[in-house]
Amino acid sequence: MDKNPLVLLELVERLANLMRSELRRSSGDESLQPVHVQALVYLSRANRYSNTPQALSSYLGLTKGTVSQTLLLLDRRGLIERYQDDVDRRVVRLRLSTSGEQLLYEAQPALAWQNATRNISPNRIRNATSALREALATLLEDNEGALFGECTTCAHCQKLSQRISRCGLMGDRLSGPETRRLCWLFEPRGDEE
Amino acid sequence: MDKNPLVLLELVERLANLMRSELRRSSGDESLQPVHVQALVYLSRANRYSNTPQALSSYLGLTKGTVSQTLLLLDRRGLIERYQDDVDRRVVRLRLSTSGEQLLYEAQPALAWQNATRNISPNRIRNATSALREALATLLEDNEGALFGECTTCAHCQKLSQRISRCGLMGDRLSGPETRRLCWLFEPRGDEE
DNA sequence: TTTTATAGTATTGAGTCGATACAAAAAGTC
DNA sequence: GACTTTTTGTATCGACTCAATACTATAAAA
Repeated sequence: MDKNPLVLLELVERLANLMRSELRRSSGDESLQPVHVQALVYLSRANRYSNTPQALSSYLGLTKGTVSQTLLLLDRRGLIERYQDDVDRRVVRLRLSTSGEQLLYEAQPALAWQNATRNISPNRIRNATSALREALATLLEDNEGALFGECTTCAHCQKLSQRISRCGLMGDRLSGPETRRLCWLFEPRGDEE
Repeated sequence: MDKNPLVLLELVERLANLMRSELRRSSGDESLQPVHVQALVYLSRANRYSNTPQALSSYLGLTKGTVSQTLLLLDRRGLIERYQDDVDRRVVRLRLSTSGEQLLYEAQPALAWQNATRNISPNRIRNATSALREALATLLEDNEGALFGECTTCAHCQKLSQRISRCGLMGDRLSGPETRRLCWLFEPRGDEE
């Protein structure tokens, strides 16, 4: 049995543990839990199909009940807004409030990571990213979880013009910025861009 | 600002979150928390200098109080044994009990990961490992945390013969198997083996 | 000897998290 | 259209995490 993958797992777990301690520190006065900050970060990046409790549950790997609690707390503190979907009225849509955005901006939850990776060449970062992405994809395949990704590398995305794209799965037109947000319907393209 | 490091962070966090769900599932009947399994895995790998509550706290990035609670629980369930150090009687030494080892053997907490990485070439694994290790080292430098590592790549380790080594920092002789355990006194060597 | 530092434990309180049960809306079935 | 079933989310509960604080015991320093 090859032990190298285990070493990699160990690193992933340790880094995640340490970054969670960082998150705890960075949220400072607000005394948010790490998972709260992770939820805020996710919401700051989610596109229109993915700004729901369900997608967030899938992203965080937590049950919907747990996530519901998290969202209740974030709502009470005025960091997010919840509103009903017009079409499917079971669905709740989520977005960061102004103070939620402000908090993320001030807390800079990834600052320590930025520093920690400053001396690693872009090329090595890319290689590591690609390896981990593959691990994640396989892990989710076995688990029927969503991969999440940007439209820019999604199989469903059709480029209509320089600024406008279209999601082939949902049929909506998407602006440039929207194509750089996270989507849980993401399907990796065969060809690398 | 380069966004690639952030993508890597996202992957690390997601993988860790998912593996934590896996841990929850794998511990099965024992209904252990992910942290408990992580502690057991650590203890199964720690060397003689690192089998203490303090080293475990440092490894997990938790406070000593928190870790103390974890150890209490593991002790109550008979998964670990605690005993006093002969020389410094403040120090508590930890080791897995037989049922602790059994549990790890049966739960196979890394099985999902092994599967997820089965199609990634050893070379890419190594590259990713090296990049993440560097990130971890830098992160810990800023934080004065311990890096942890095996004697086989430690600057303090002196090879006396084919089977016997010696820790230059502590002065003890170490057997072959012992040099492949985790140590929190680890100092990376300048030269890569 | 006295002081200070270190290793660990005990307790408390806010919060996580899954499990279960529930409500409401949508979708499928006859 | 009336019915079941599925999907989306919430409410409640209990075991547990985790940090903070205060504490004990031992060791090291002054």
